[in-house]
Parts: sequence; C-alpha cells; structure tokens
Amino acid sequence: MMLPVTAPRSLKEKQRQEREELILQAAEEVLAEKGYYETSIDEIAARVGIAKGTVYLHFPGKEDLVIAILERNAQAIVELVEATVAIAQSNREKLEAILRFVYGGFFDPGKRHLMQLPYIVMNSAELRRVFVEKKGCMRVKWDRLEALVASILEDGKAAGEFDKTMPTPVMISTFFSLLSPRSFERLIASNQMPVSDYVKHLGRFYFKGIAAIQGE
Amino acid sequence: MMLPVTAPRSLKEKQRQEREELILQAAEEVLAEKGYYETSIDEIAARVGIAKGTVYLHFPGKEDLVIAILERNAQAIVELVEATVAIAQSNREKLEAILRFVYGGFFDPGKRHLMQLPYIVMNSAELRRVFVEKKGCMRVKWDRLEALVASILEDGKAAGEFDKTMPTPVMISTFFSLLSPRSFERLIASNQMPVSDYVKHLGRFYFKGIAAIQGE
Amino acid sequence: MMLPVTAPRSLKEKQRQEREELILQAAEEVLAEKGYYETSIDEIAARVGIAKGTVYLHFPGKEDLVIAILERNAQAIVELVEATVAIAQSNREKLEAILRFVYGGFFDPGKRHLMQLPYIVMNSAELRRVFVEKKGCMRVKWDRLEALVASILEDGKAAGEFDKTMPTPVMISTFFSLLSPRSFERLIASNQMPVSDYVKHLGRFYFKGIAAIQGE
Amino acid sequence: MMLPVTAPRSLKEKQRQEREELILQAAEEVLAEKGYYETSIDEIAARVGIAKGTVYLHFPGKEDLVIAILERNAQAIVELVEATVAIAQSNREKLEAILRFVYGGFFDPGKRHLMQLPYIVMNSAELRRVFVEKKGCMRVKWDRLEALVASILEDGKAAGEFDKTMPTPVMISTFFSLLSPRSFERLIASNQMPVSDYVKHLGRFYFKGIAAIQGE
DNA sequence: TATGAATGAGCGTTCATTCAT
DNA sequence: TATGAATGAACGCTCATTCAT
Repeated sequence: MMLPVTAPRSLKEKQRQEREELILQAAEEVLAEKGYYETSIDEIAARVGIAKGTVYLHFPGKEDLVIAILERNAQAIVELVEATVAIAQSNREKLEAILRFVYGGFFDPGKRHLMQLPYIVMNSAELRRVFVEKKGCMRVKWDRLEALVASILEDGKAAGEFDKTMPTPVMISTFFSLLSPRSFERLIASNQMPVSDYVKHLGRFYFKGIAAIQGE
Repeated sequence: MMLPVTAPRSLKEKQRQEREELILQAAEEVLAEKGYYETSIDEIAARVGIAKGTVYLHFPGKEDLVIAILERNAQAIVELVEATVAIAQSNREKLEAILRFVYGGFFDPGKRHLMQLPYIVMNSAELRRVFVEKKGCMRVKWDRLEALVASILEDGKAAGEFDKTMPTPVMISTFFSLLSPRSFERLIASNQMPVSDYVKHLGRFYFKGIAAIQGE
Repeated sequence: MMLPVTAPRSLKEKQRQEREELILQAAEEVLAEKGYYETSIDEIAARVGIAKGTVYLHFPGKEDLVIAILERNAQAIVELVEATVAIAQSNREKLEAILRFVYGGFFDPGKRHLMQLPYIVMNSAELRRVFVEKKGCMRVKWDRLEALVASILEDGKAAGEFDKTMPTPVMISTFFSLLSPRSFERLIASNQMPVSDYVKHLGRFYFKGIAAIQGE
Repeated sequence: MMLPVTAPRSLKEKQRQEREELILQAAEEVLAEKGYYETSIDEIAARVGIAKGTVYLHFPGKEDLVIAILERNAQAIVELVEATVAIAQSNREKLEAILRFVYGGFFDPGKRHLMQLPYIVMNSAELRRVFVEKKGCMRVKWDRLEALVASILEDGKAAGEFDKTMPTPVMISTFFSLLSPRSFERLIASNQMPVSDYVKHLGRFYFKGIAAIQGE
C-alpha cells in the first residue's frame, strides 16, 4: 500500500524497458537464426535468462513480440535511411547512399538482424499473411521509406536526371528489388566479390537503367 | 489366370496418378495460401476429399510431398522457359521473353502456384534450410536456369550488345531480382498498370542498365 | 454358376490350405523376429508374396492369426513330446527326454520358432492378456502337456523314485521353470557350454532335487 | 530480494518429486496391467489426473519413462535383496532368504509391481530389444544381483555344502529360473498352497538339487 | 512482479481392417 | 477369389499460453 510516487515508478519503468529491450534483442537473434516457426518462446526466455511467463508480461503473444521487433526495426531503418539521405547531395548520391547503407547493413554483423528480419517477413508468404495482412503493422513505416525514394526519383526527373517516360512506381519497384538480401547471400556464398564492388556495379546499373534518355 | 495384361494395370496406374495429381494440386493450393508450417496434411486431405492416411500412400511424409511439388514446378518452369527462349531470336528478345513468361505466369491465375511456390521456398530462411540445403533437391533445376541466362548474357557480351565491364554474376543477380513476385503483387494490389506495360518498362530498364557503353 | 462339385472344390480347398500354411509360416517367422506389436500384416503378406487383404480371407484378424500359430505350435509340441516320451523307458528317462527335446528345439534352428513362440506369449504380460486370458486358446493343449508330466511324476512317486513329500504341482512348476529359453539364451550368449552338457546338468540337478529321500 | 534460500526451492523440488513419483506409480500400474505397447501416455496422465503434456515435463519420452521405472525397481530390488542377504547366516539361509523375499514380493500386493516389471521386460523379446540391448540400462544392476548369488554359491562350494561338479553358471541359471512369477501365478490361480509352503518346497528342492554329493 | 509447472489443442504418422473392383 | 487403395482411430510428442504461487 502507499505506493512510492514517481521516482520508484520510473525506476521500475526503466527496468521494465531494459528487460523488454533484452527480450526484443534475444527474440530478434533467434528469429534471424531459426525463422518464426522454429523459434520458441522458451528459447527466447532462456537466452534472456528469464522465465517464459515473463515474456508474456511484456508481449501478449508470440505474434505481438515479432510485430514489436519488426516495427522497431522498420522505425530504425527508416530513420537511419533518412539520416543517410540527408547528408547526401545529389539525387543519385542519395540513392547510392541507400544502396550502400542497405548492403552495408547486410555486411555488418551488428546490423544484420536489423536489415534481415523485414525481408524474412516480407518475403515469406506465411509470415506476410500474419504480420502484414492480418495486422496492419509496418505499413506506415515502409510507406515513409517508399515516399522518400519516390520524392528523390521525382526530384531527379524534374531535374532531368532520370527518365521521365518510366513511371515512378516502376522505378521504385526496381530499386527495392535490387535491395534483396538473396543476391547478397549468393555473393558471400560464392565469395566472388567484395560488397563495395557489388554495390558500385548495382549503382551503375540502376542509374544507367533509369537515366534520362539523351536528346529527350 | 489369363490376367488382362496392360489395360488394368495402366488403368489402376492411371487412377493412382490422377489421385496423386489431385493431392499435389490441393497441397500446392494450401501451400501457396498458407505456407509450409500452416499447412496440415489434414487440410490437404480434406480438400481432396480423402482420408489423411491416403496422402501417406502417395508420399512418405509432409516434406516429401512438398519436395515433389517443388521439383515438379521447377521442372515445369525450366522446361517452359527453355521452350520460350528457343523461339526468341536475339539475346535481348530471349531475356524479354523470360520476363514476359514469368510475369505472365504471375498474372495467369492458372499458373500462379507454379511460379509462386519456388519463391516461397527460396525466400523463406526456414524452408531453404529444409528443402534446399538439407535435401539437395531443386539445386540442379535452378542451376540450369541460371546457366541459360548466363549463356545469353555472355553471348550478348561477345556480340558487343551488353556491358563487358559488368560481371556476369551481377547481371544474373539483377535479372533474377527483377523477377520477384513482390513487385508484381504491389502492382496488382494498387492496380496501377497492366502487366504487359510493367514488363515492357522492366525490359527497357534492364537493357539500358546492362547496355554496352558507347565508344567502348 | 453350375459350380463343379467335389474334385475342384477339394482342389481349391487344397490350394487354400497350402496358402494358409504359407501365411502361418511367414507370420511365425516375423513374429519370432520382431514380436507381436512390431509385426505388421503388411510384412507377413509381403513375405508370402500375397496381398494384405488375402490374409484376412484366411484369418479374421491379427489376433486370430497369432492364435492359430500358437495352437498349431502347441499341438505340434505336445504331439512331439508325447512321441518322445513314448519311446523312453523309465520315468527319469521320460523327463530327461522332454528336457532334451525342448532344449534341442531351442538349439535346432529349424525348430526354434516352434518352441519360442509359446514362450514369448506365455511370458509377455501383454500377450498373455490377449491370448491366454481373453481368448481361452491353448489352455487345453498345455493342460495335456502338464497332465503328461504330472502322470510321469506320480508314477515315479508310486515307484518310490521321487520324493512323495513334495506336492506334484510344485514338481511340475519347477520342471517347467527349468525349460525357460532365457537361460538357454544366456548360455549361447556367453558360449560357455554345449547344450547337451547343460541339459545333462539340468537333469542331474532336477532329479537330485526331486529324488525320494533315502530311508523314507 | 532476500530470497528465501532453501525452503522454497526444496518445497518446489519436493512437489516436483512427488508429482514425478505419482507419474511413476501410475505408469508402473498401467504397465503391469497392460504391458508396454498397450500403455498410452494419455492413460498414465489420466490416472494421475494430469494433462498429457505434464508427463513430458518429467520424462523426455515413453521409453525414458519406462526406463526410469525399470531402473528404480531394479535398484530397489537389488538393495532389498542385499539387505536381506546381509542378515542371513549360512549360505543356504541366504539363498532361502532371497527366495522368500522374491516370492513374498509377488505375494504382497504393494510390492508386486516392483517384482513384476523387470520380468515383463526381461521376458518379452520386443522389449528386451528396446530396453536392454539398445539402451544399456539395468545391465549393471542385474549383474550385481547375479554376482551376489554367484558369490554365495562359490562360498557354499568352498565350504563343501554345494556340489562342486555343477558349474556355477548352471546353478545361477536354475536359481533364477525358480524365481519366475509364472509359477507363482499358477499357484494363486489354483489357490492350492500358501506362499510360504511353496517357498519352503522350492528351497528344499533347490538345495537337494545342488547339494554336495556324499562321499565326494 | 516474476515464475515455471501445467495445460490441451493440434500435428505428423502408423496400421489393422474394410470393400469396391 | 484376390487385390491393394482407402480408411480413420489412435498414438507419441510439441509448444503457445495460462495461472497459482
């Protein structure tokens, strides 16, 4: 009774958030390693060093835990991309920066989960059904990213850099297609090329592909 | 005695194959709808209108059933693609034909499963582990497809049509990236563009991207 | 229509009995190898080279098939034992003949199934429940064997050879205990002794044990 | 903080052990009643009044549950036999004590499972395959028992009490043969004799059988 | 609040038995 | 009559979720 008023509550709250962070990290880790269906709440709890029930004090269920991760990652990615883009000068540099950022993310072991999970979910039919269609989650965040790319492309078109005859949605679609981690995996699997070279080729290819047609 | 020789055996065999075909179709359907883990043998059997045990008369287990579907589809796709390519004249036309074929497949409701399932499996980390890595299945088929594309690209390079400074693996990688059903899905979701137009844009984009550099 | 009267029927009947014999032999074989629960009708049919359904034309079910085997074996054993005993002269020789016969049976690969199956069933709680208690089968046959031994023992007692103070049921019980194949298995497992020597020791031991007390 | 140190842990642990004990008892019961293959985890759980899954919190699988029972019983039997033997004076008294102990066990409804289960497993070909051969379990315990009997018999031979011309393995084999519950069951089935009398006869029979030959 | 024992629906799989051919 | 495809009840086992402590 007589609950201590704010300080302890915020202390508790802080501890709670720290705990939640640990759960999210562990879950992200297992998820990236084993995939959704092979991941058990038990293993997540074990990695954090807490009891299974405690996970349910923070997240109502397995799905919600995964959603939280996805939204957090989407949020982080979008913000990082926005920051990355903000620094770049030209439209082309902006898109190249995104390419570099994404592929750098796959390359950097510390950021890999961040980039991989959204792809795992978006590319798995069963998970998309659960997390994208059934829940409306992540929509908003990804839309922001798409809008960002769209605005860069529109700017480029307005500046006469990019091909005005190619609809922006097609440009967006091709751009995001190139970001697939599948091709990256093939690269590291066959060890054929450093990431930076691959990204350079990708950039050259993309900008040649969308370049404004001369004499237009 | 005097057993009727071929007719009854082939009749039985025919019925057996028909049944198997029904199971494969139902399984393909559920698989495309729900994904591997959400698909139960019970539901497959129910859709065919047979008992659960009957499925096991045709396939030793769930994995094997899925493998059968995947191999069948991979086989069919590869053969259709090869046939498609055989008709085309120039290297560019060959690759465009593949693009059209694949996107036409996504568009044609009758061929959708055919095209979707390999993507479902190849893009899901958990399923790749089971079906591509653990079993060696499908490897061979997909390699044939990749080799086909590679040979077209090499021919184009030799003919001075395609950019010799871009490594063939990168060209292959970008080409297959463009075939992702994800972008197609976005299209039909937003209903923005007929498939044929989208494919036309894709082709233009890709060939501009890989075109030989003038003056080279 | 117009069924041919007797000859063909008896031909059919003969074939039928031959078939049944083959099924019984195969079943006995698998049963001895794998035990009741690990034996499947499928395997029995496969060994005979007939269809599963055909087994059910001869025996109403798995249990009944096993019962048929057991009764046949019991019948055969009892008859062989009776024949064996008939030849022997003295009471001691009769019992020794039985010992030799039983252990010889375990030893002779051709007779092993014959001897083993009854033991498997009588010594397995689950099978006894099914085959001895639930069905009343085999009771009669084994009782005849017991009666035979009992009469030999009684004769021996009357002749002053065997200990009159030991109740015949106890003598019977100990006698049958010594016939357990378990001890034989241990022998062949450790390869310590030829069967004939073991049986000789067993006989000496048993007759010393039941010998009439001197001065009585 | 200030976690109560040992009490709660030991309380939990105690409850856990009690639960486990209940499962073991129920499993032992069903096992003795129905045998291994007719015993289902469902029924064990139902008898304890718990859910099926709970059984798996205590034992990784059906086999392991049975092994636990067998080892527990073997352990208990061996220890009780050793204690029984320790009290007895002469070699003959020691073996008689074992006989009395074993048959007393069969007679005492509370100890019946204890004695029966090892026999069920050792005498069923299919179970021996699973539990004795595949797993190495119980081997050690039973060897200790055999060694105990062997040493008593050797002592007796050395003391001139037992027949030196009969190999100890044969003596051991006959001794264990007499301990079979089969004969006891026949007794209680026919209600012919009190257990103590039966054991007395058995003892007299056995020691006459192995007695040193006079004048030797 | 944190725990982790308990739950029970659900899965993949087996196999004795049936029955249309 | 012989077949073997079809059946479906039953099994061992898993794991997301709940709740008494």
